[in-house]
Parts: sequence; structure tokens; C-alpha cells
Amino acid sequence: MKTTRERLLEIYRLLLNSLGPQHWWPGETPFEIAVGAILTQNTSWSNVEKAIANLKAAGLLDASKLHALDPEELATLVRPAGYFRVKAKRLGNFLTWLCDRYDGDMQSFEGIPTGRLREELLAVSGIGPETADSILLYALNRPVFVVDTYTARVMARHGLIGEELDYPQLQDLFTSNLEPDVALFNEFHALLVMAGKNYCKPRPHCSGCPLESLGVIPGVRNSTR
DNA sequence: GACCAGGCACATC
DNA sequence: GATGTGCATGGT
Repeated sequence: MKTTRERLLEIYRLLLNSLGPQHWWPGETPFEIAVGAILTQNTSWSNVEKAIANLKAAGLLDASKLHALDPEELATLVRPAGYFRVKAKRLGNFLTWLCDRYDGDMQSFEGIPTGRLREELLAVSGIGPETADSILLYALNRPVFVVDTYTARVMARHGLIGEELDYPQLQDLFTSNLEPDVALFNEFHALLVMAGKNYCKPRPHCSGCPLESLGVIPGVRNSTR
């Protein structure tokens, strides 16, 4: 009988072998990654790219400059990302926190415990668990496992989880069975997203998925948190 | 034209 | 505490 840890690592290897390294997160600076994390909420990355390109072209991919920008102009720039009024507001909330508390400099996070940083991010209206964790892992290299709808769908589709788990439960499945390894967490989440995009689509039923041969992970239904 | 996309806050029961 | 709804562009 394989342990949950062994099953998870088997999934990881299967995905990595078939899909290859994903080189996440697409973004040149921690700030760009954080902006992308907010803009990609329930939105395809191709749309986010257009919005970030607008910000770059305007020379505004900078916390202080964006913070000083007229909110309506910000909304116009991020329009291609969808939900643009909501996202402009959320970006503004993030910028206010970052500029007021950390002088707009994400380098200032160094030395701050991950747990405290997570709490502060979650206190920003518009930043939920996935966005906070994406920023922590991909922008700040903190060992936090990011889960999302793809993660839940891929795992459920292949019978690896027996029911719908909420965010903390799903996250706990990974973090309590894997060592806190930034590189592993980075690649694993990216691979699960790619598997979700390319194979485990909502419909039609996934086919050709690297995980089709897998069985059920026992004992994850009562994962606590 | 329907469906989907790397969520989140808020209203309502 | 659970469930429902608004938010919006752009690709398939």
C-alpha cells in the first residue's frame, strides 16, 4: 500500500515526465508576478498578458507609479483582463497596503515570517487564499502550496480525492505530505494547472491524461485543518 | 452562440 | 454556516 506522499510524488513525476518543466511564474519581477496574480483571478492568462503589456507599455509597472495613477486610468489599462472595475479596485487596495506599509518595495518583505505576510495579504480586500499563496510562492519564494480549481478538478477527476475539499483541506493534503520545498511546490502547482487546461477539461471528459493510470489515494477524505 | 477562464466579496437565507 | 450572485474580456 502506497502512502499518500508516495502517491503525490507519483503524480508529480508522471506530470513532469509528460509535460516537462513549466518555468513558472511568467513575470520578470516580484511586483509583476503579484499584479498578475490579482489580474488572473478567474481569468485566462492570455487576457492577463494583454493587461500587463498595457501597464508595461505605459511605463507603469511600478508600485509607486501605479499607486499614484488615477483609478479610472488604471481600470482602462487592465480592461483586457476582464472584471476590470473590480480588479482595478483590488489592485488599488494591494498598492495602498504595499506603498503605505512597505514603501512600495517588495524587497522589504525579507525577514518577515511567511505566516504573518499571508495574514497581511489576506487582510487586503480582493486578495483571497489563492492569490495570497500565489504571491507568496511565485513572487516571494516562500514554501506555500497553491491550490486552485484546476487542482481540485484534476485530483477529483482521477479519483484521487473522494469529494470536493475546500481550499485549506486541499492545501493541507499537499503540505502535510510533502516537505516545504519551493521548487517542488512551484513546479507541482504549475503542472496541475497545465494538466487541468490540456486534459481534465470540464467537458468533454479528459482523454490522454498522464494520470489516467492512477488509483485512489486512501485516507484523504478526513483531512483536517 | 454557448462555454470557459490560474477568485473574491457580498447578499441572503 | 451554506449557498447564490455579480463582476467582463477574449479565445475556442
